[in-house]
Amino acid sequence: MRKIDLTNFQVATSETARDINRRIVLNLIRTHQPISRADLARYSGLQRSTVSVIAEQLINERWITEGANGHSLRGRRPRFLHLNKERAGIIGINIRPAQTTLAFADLDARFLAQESFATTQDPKHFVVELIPRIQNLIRARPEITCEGIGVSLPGRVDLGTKRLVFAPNLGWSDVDLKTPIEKATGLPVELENAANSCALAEIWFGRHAEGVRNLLAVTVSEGIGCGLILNHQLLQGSTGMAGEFGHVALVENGLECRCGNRGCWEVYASNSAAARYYTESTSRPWKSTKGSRRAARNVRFEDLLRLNQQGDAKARQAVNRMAQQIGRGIALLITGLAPDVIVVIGEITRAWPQVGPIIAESVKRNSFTRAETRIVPSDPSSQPRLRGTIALVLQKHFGAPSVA
Amino acid sequence: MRKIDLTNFQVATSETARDINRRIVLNLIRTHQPISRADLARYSGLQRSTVSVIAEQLINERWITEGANGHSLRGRRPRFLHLNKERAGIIGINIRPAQTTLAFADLDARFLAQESFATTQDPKHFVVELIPRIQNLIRARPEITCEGIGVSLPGRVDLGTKRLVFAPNLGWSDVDLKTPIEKATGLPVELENAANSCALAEIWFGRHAEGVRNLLAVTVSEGIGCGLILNHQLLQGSTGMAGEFGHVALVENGLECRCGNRGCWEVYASNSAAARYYTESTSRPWKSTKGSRRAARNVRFEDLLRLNQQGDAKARQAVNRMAQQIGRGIALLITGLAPDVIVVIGEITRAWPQVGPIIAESVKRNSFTRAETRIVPSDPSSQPRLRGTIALVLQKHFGAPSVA
DNA sequence: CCTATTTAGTTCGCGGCCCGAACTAATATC
DNA sequence: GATATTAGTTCGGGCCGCGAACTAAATAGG
Repeated sequence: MRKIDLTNFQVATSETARDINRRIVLNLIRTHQPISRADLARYSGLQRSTVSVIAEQLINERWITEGANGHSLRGRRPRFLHLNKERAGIIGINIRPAQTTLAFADLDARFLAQESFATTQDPKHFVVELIPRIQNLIRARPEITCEGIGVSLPGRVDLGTKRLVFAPNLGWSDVDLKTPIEKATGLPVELENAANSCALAEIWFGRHAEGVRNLLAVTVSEGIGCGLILNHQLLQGSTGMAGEFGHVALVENGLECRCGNRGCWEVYASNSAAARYYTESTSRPWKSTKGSRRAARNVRFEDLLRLNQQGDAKARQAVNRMAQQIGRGIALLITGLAPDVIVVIGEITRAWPQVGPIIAESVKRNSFTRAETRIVPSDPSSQPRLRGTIALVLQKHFGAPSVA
Repeated sequence: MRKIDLTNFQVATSETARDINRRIVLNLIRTHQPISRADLARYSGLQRSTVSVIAEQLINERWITEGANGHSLRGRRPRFLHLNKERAGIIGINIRPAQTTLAFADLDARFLAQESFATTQDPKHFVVELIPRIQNLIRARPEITCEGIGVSLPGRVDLGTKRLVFAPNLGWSDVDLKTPIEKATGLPVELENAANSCALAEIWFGRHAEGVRNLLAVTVSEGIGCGLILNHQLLQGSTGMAGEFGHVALVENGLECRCGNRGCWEVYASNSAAARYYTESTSRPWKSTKGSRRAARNVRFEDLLRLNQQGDAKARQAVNRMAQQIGRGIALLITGLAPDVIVVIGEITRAWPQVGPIIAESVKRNSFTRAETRIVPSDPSSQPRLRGTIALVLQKHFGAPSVA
């Protein structure tokens, strides 16, 4: 049960009940479409009459449309309702160090168009390049009015100012991306950390998501990020900094991390860590001077995975060691947060038949295993980083009403 | 923004608005009493007419009473409203390994009566001893009708079955405390882990709590517990197991913990850890056979704190080392969850002027310090473990309405 | 072919709720 | 004692969900 925040609450008006029920109906349609009014009444517990009025309102506002008639064994045929995909389009933007992907999505979170370009070093330059691409994407679908723009970033956004505080992998810090894009497009822009985006994508569009109360998204790439959905809600933390479990120290006085501390989880369990493991195992000891190591460290994780696939023993060892370390961190998360599901995201999931059991074993060994947490790989084809940006914008209409 | 859980939601009826506004008004009265209807209207944003109706209803249901007239510089004097302390009494029970405390509290969470007895080994025996004491406490205040019973435990309660799953320090496992007490008293019983109780106490009754969205309660005693309030809500986790950060591994292949794993935080930062540090530093190396160590380990933490107070260098070192380790764990919590406040609870807070700075320093050194988290000691006189049980029961009336 | 049955969806009056304007009550200032 | 000011109440209007009654449309069976 939540405590009412008396510094920031909302009283109920005569329209509050409708707002609540409307959102419930809209979500039932989203997840069960096509669905009849009668079934909506059954699922929601509302009266058929109430459902009819709400449906009429939603139709008038173009959120839903009436489709074909359904079939029933007896009696009048139901009239199916479904989301009006043309009601709202969303621009999703996934910024990654190497490239940025833009997509135009419909209300079903399906991507109607998608394009990528190389992420430029300078953020100002980046914005200049980004804006016309957004505008083209919007213009290409004049029949769908765009509702907003969601952006997923490998960095941290301040909750209050909405400025990008820092993004080490991009080399950006204290950048205002929101204002220029909003000014240029006239659309609301929502920024969010990539791991948080993934968590939102999984809870809103994932397969294992309905009814799940606590879900963690662990993104494993050059670093490790963690998006936390707790009590059906994204945890952002006091300044928007929640989820930096990748920088939790798992090794006392361990290797130095780019964050300045030592022994961080991501130093041992990220793609870069696996690359380091591999390099260390292959570089001959007498050659392991600082210089040669540096060079050798540049094994791309892609290549490492391919070697692993091809049966290279040292690659396999490196990947397994990485998996074992991923498990250590996940064990920590399970011990502390006892979520229902942990979704692992990243290239490593391509080797899931191999690493899944190792992670599970490591989790079992390192945790206080009373919680029953499922650990599942995300489907990379679902593009969670990008899809989460859709949720970011849709939350406004489909999220729970803010009440009390 | 929360996602609506379509497997478990509640539609709005015509009374929903009243329920929401009533709870808001009741909470405003609780925290601002005495307060006039006019001020309630100002604080809440509701119309004066609406506030009057709600107040009338609350008076009829005996939740509040009209008190003296207030003063204003001009115009009619306001009629003050305040909680009717006699409306509801709550029995709070704090079970600890050595002793159990019962209290009878009023709506202001003030303890009107309190008593303790030695906790018995056998849970069945314990219940037999507990029940008449509860009944006496209720009978002693016939003018106050008791609303419910809250119980705080050094163990874990299953969310579904409400059974005590295990409590290592009590030596109990799989016990049903709820049913027998409910049967004997006819009152609803709410069980909760001690650290969670503390977290609830701090967010509902703490000084630093209004407007705080994320608060962690870290209880340091023989072990370490952690209660998490995130987004104004207690995190219970999938099976009620959330918060076992005390059993997160901070040292790889570290010392064995009673949980079966190695290197857990509480092995290094609990009262027992400090006792061990002290013993290790005082026992002469040639005498450190297994037997003598065992014996020496039984330094009570109370005594250690007293020695520390008296200026004993080795005691001081042990306490400082403990503080430093507490900081390491707190650093992890801050890095991962970025709460607004962390409240530390336990005997160690008596030495706060000494340990506070050491904890702060350790946190700074071990965390990714972008979150601005206040670390504060709890006031032991507020009896957080016990007071949290009051919140447990009061939540039903004062918590946010469950909607959508 | 016609009737009874069943299911879908609509209409409408009722009561609950909040709003806001108008009104009463009480007090201080001049 | 008139005026201004603040507290609190009354009442009509509009929104909302409920539920009974009603219309619409289809099937089963004689």
